[in-house]
Parts: sequence; structure tokens; C-alpha cells
Amino acid sequence: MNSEILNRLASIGPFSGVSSETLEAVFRDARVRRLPAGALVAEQGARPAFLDVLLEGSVDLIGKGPDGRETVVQSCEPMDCFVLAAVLTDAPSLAGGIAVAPVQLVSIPARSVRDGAASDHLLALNLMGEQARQVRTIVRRIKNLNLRSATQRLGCYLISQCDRTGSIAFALPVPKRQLAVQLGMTPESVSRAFAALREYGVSVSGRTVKLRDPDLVRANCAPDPLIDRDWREPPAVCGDGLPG
Amino acid sequence: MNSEILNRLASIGPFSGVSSETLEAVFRDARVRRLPAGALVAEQGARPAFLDVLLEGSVDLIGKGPDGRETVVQSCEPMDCFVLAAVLTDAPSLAGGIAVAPVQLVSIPARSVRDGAASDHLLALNLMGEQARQVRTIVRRIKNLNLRSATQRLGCYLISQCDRTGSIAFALPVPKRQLAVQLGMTPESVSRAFAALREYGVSVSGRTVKLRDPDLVRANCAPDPLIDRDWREPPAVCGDGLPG
DNA sequence: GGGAAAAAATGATCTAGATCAAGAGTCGAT
DNA sequence: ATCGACTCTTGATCTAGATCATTTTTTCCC
Repeated sequence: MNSEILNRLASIGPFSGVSSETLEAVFRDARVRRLPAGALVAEQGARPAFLDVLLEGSVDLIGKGPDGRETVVQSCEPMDCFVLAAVLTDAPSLAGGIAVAPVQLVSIPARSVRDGAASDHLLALNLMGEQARQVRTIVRRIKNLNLRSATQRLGCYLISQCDRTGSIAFALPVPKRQLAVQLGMTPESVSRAFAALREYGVSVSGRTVKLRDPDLVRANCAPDPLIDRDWREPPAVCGDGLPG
Repeated sequence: MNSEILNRLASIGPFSGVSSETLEAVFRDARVRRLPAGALVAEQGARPAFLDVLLEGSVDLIGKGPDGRETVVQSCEPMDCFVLAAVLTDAPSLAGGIAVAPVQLVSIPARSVRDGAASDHLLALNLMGEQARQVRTIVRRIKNLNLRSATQRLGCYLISQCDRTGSIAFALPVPKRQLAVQLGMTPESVSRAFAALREYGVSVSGRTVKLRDPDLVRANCAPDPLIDRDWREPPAVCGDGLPG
């Protein structure tokens, strides 16, 4: 593990400000893994042996039922970590992780993480805050899915991209298929939602989206700071680490 | 605050094993509140001034959208605590709390909780574990709602009651209306789900339920330890902090 | 650039559950 | 008991979105 990666790790929420002695102990047996798209990154039902921090690529956390049905609990992006709740409670993962693009990640032995928290007060505090932010992220997702229509969800997503880039026109950061997963619907429904948003001045061409009148979209999709994450406030860095 | 209540508080997950000096500081300005059914216990959108621990009664945590739609995020029972994530991050509550039955609760100033965590390592560890368990509880709920039909959800609930009481026949601990809330459906759907379960030997009379053949219900409703909480292990709020 | 293969759009159904609308018990207070 | 207010049940629609099927577009690989 080179020092550039160590520096990136040390800067994310759970580890920020933690003494170098603690970090050295926690990262001592960590190693970098690379996996191709489609690979199983974490297995549902097993006690995770490692805490994984995503450096590159993206991972969907998927819960499976006994009858084979599946539901995406969360999708993770770089510098998120996952299975944190299961690692901290030393319990079986409630969801598995699938690489949707080639991934590079750091695997930290679960025991090192727990030992670190037990011996370092600041690390414990960081992890506490991280889990609290994680809870809030999931609650936001629940509200987004239950309180809005598919079209509203897409509209609010576009508004957030618009605000983030500060531009009326921008490129979608992910293919529409993956957008469907993040928004909790089928690819077909995403298409129909885009079609419905045309009425509000939204035009799409390939991966490029243009909002002729963002306020018109806003008026019809009801963005809400208690649902949509405020992109200006610090992201729940390692926090997006489900599942338990 | 009498010492009986203090003892009950000290025995729940977040506070178990914590030194009496810390507990004294954390509970110093806590006070007991009593509210009637229907009362607003916590307000959505405000930074919570208190961490509330439910002593008696029950509370639904409800997220509201801008357009008035509502969704129940969680229902809390005695010795659960709520708005913990908002208290720890000092951020606005994403959901409000409504008393569905007359409640008695202890309100601990949010600052006392945060100060306690900052100064007491064990308390921080406990709260970390508590939040991790909270994450898992919510993920379980998501899986229950997305991976099963309404009938399966009710069937699995009845199986869990059956296992818990160790008896083929038992009384529902809550009115059916409230059961609907916990299972994420309408009261009408609960009725229809009970009707559908008759085929599997489930009979209901008033609040009394009888399972003629639990295994038949099991076979058709697919209970799963990764979805249904294991009633033998301590609930999210009552576990001890961190293993290892 | 051409052409296979994946992604997306569009159209036609299907369905679980919500919603709306009556009845039928059930319960508590006078 | 009698009333009146709930809670529950049952039935008749409605609907958002999924699913299935087909066509069109994009991607990208030789």
C-alpha cells in the first residue's frame, strides 16, 4: 500500500484527525484489491472479514430474499465504505456488494477496525458520526422513494445535478441504466420519466441533459432539503457504507 | 427523576457499563415528559434539542414530503430512543415523532449527549454500536417492504410472534390499525392479508390469532433471519456496545 | 466506416396494493 | 342494556409502475 493511498484513506470522515499510531495499526494488514465489473465484492449473509473502502469504480449493495427477488439498498461511489455496520457489530451482512464497474478498493481487516475503535477514542467518535450520517442517508432514500413519483425523483435528481454543476446543461455522470438503480425504478420508467419532463423544458440527447427552465422543474418536482442531500455540506464520506 | 428510571436508562445499550460520573453528567438536566396519544413528540426539520428515550407507550417516526404525503420510517417501542442520528450530527430531524398511545419519555439535552460521547470513550463506543444496529434495523425494514408481498409480511410477523411466545395461539400486542403501520400497508390490506392466510391455517378472532400449522405458514411466507429480526438477540437499543 | 451488440425509447399489457364506499362487529360510557 | 364512535371486514374501482415485446439509437470494435 503506497503512501498516496494511505493519505487518501486518512482524509475521509472515519479516519480524519486520528493519530498516526492508530492509523498505522488499523491499516497494517490492509491490502488493495482490484475486481472486474460484475464481481461479487461482498457476500450477503457472511460476517465480513474486511471493511472495504471504494477507491475507484462503483458498487451496488443488493439485498436478496429467499425467493430470489432483489432490491438495491444503496449504490456506492469512490471513497464510500461499505459493510461498516456489519463490521462494527460483527454480524452477518444484510446485503451483498456487486461491482457495476471495474473497482479498486482497500480491504481493512474487520478486527483491526474494531480494535482501533476500542482503543482510540477519536476513531470511535468518528465512526459514531459516520454511522449517524449513514442512518440519515438511508432515511433520505426511503423518503425519496415513498414520498415522490418516479418523475419527481428524476426531476429532483436533475435539479441537484444542475445546482452542483452550476449549469443549465450537463452530462449525466452515469448511464441511464445505473440511474434507474439509484432512483429505485426500471430503465423503462426512467425513459418515460424523461419523456414526462419534456413538458417542463427538459431535453435529453445521449448523455447530455438540458434544463430550459429549472424553476419550472422545481415547481413540479418539489425538491426538499430534508430529502435531497445538500451537495454543499460534507458528504457522508465513509458513511455511505451499508449494509449492516 | 427517580432512581428507578435512572436504573432503567443505565441498563439500555447506549449507557450500559458507562461510569456513574459520566451518566450523572449526561442525565443531570434530563427530565421526564408525559404526552397524550396523538401528541407531536419530535418535530421534523428542527435540530432536536433533546434525545428522547421512550419509557412507556409507542411512537411512530413519520417523514413528510412538501406535498403532504407521509411515510412511516419506523415505529418505536419502550426503551428505544429516537432522533439519535440527528442529535449526534446536530442536524435537522428528517422525520417527526407522533405518539400513537400515551407516552412517558425521558428527554436528555442533546448537548449533554454529545459532550458525554466526546469525553467518555465507552459511551462513544456504545453510541457507535447503537447507530450501527440502527442502520441494520432500517435495512431490514427496507428488505421486508421491497422483497415480500403484503401477505408474506404479515405471515412472517405472525411467525415471529409465535416463536417469541412459544405458543400456537397468542394475542396481537397492538391493534390491527397499528399493525398496518408497522408492516407498511393500509388497514384494508391487513384484513385481506389475514383472509389470504386463512388458507394456511391462520384464524383470527378479535385480537387473538391462532396458527393451526406454523410450518405451513413458514413454507409460504419465507421467513429469513436476514430480514426478520431475531427476537432472541437484544433489540437495537439494548445490546452492549462493541464486541471484541 | 460498417455492423454486431448493448442501451434506450416506445407501446401494450399486467398487477399489487391503494383508494373509495358501504356494512358489520366491538367497545366504552352513561 | 342503548347509543354512538371506532375498528374491522368486504367489495368495487383505480393507478403507478413493472413486465413483456418490439423498434430505434448509440456504442464501439475490427
